[in-house]
Amino acid sequence: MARAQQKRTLETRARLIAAAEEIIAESGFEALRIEEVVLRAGTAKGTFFAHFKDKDRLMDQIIGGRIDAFLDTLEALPPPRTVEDLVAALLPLANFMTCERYVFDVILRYSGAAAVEEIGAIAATFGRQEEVFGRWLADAPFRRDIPPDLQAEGVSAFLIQAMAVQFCALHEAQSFEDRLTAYLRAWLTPG
Amino acid sequence: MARAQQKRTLETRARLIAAAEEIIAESGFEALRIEEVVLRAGTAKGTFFAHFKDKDRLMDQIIGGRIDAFLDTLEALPPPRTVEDLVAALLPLANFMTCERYVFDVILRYSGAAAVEEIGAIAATFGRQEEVFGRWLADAPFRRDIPPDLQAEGVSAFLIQAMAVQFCALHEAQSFEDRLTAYLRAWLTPG
DNA sequence: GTCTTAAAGTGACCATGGTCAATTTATATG
DNA sequence: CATATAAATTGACCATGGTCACTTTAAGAC
Repeated sequence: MARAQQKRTLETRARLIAAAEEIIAESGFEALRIEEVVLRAGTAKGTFFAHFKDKDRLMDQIIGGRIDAFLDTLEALPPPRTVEDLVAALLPLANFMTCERYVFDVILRYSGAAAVEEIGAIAATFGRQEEVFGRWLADAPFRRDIPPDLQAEGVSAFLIQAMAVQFCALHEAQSFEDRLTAYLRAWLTPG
Repeated sequence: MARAQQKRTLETRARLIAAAEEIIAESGFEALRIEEVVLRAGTAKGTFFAHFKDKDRLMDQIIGGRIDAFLDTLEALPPPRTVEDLVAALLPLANFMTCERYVFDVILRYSGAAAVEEIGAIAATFGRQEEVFGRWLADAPFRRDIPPDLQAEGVSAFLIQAMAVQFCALHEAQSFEDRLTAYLRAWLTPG
């Protein structure tokens, strides 16, 4: 028999998330400690884990939410007419995704979902990303020899590659923007 | 004044690595516990951390070594004449990199080095990978409108994308090989 | 051989994420 | 209202990676 009783639960969950957001605003994602979250939320540690399977899932939730906000903006934009347009549109999203090494790691770890039942917030945004990119590319003036879906997957792959390179000292200094532009020009307008 | 004294150190280090390899052979990478490593190596925990900055660095070393072995094989191969050849050559490496979710995560985390001084084994293999790919692509019968280096970066990016998708339930079932082939055909032989 | 000293090794201890049996809270029912 | 019970919460406890002040070892000088 179903018991409603959602209000208390929802309040607790909201307090936990608010506490987490507060800590992140103050000291960044990496510095977040569960002890500190429950302290500020005024709950016991066990309560946290009754609401989130583990620390990563809280991060998934929060980071996924931020990404979703960027996608809302992206979705409202008109389809890019040039590779430069496309790169400019992606820049804010990429900036957030690389704001901390830790954030980028969490995103990579949760960009795929091992099972359909456990698609998290970040994995969902990647699905959404491909939809948005696909829709854009369906009537953008780029290559026509491969379907928009495949083009979109390539854009995702190069976006990640460009972000990964940002954290890497092996590659000589070249701005993120220039690098991504070179990738996407080669991918979307070959020949 | 330099003290040689390398023999004892080298032996201890070898015992630690041997113990780690043993555990990995028995139960896989993810199951490795430092406690178990030092128990089998017959050293104290502190000794482990005198040899490796942290657990990840041990993994970097071991996984990097494995990848290097694959690259030795790759390097000896003649340049691929077709995309199928290329994919076939990459398959063993990709299989290893995706043998465990944990292994793939470590590889992603250490594929870039934040600073030149701390280029680890895995980061080095990525550098080497691009060289090998670059050399291959320099005289392969693929597109000629972009330099081999850029082509090589794209191959890396799509290789990672194809591996990431393997761990993701969002994408309908398609074999790793078919997916990578589609990516690389679109990348290397457009139009 | 003995002494000095830098290098190597030790293990008690800490930090932090995560578990679970027990307890409290609140809702539906008679 | 009293009671039964499902849901929510608690906090002592555990697992595991990592630290550091101290001890031991052995290379080289005499």
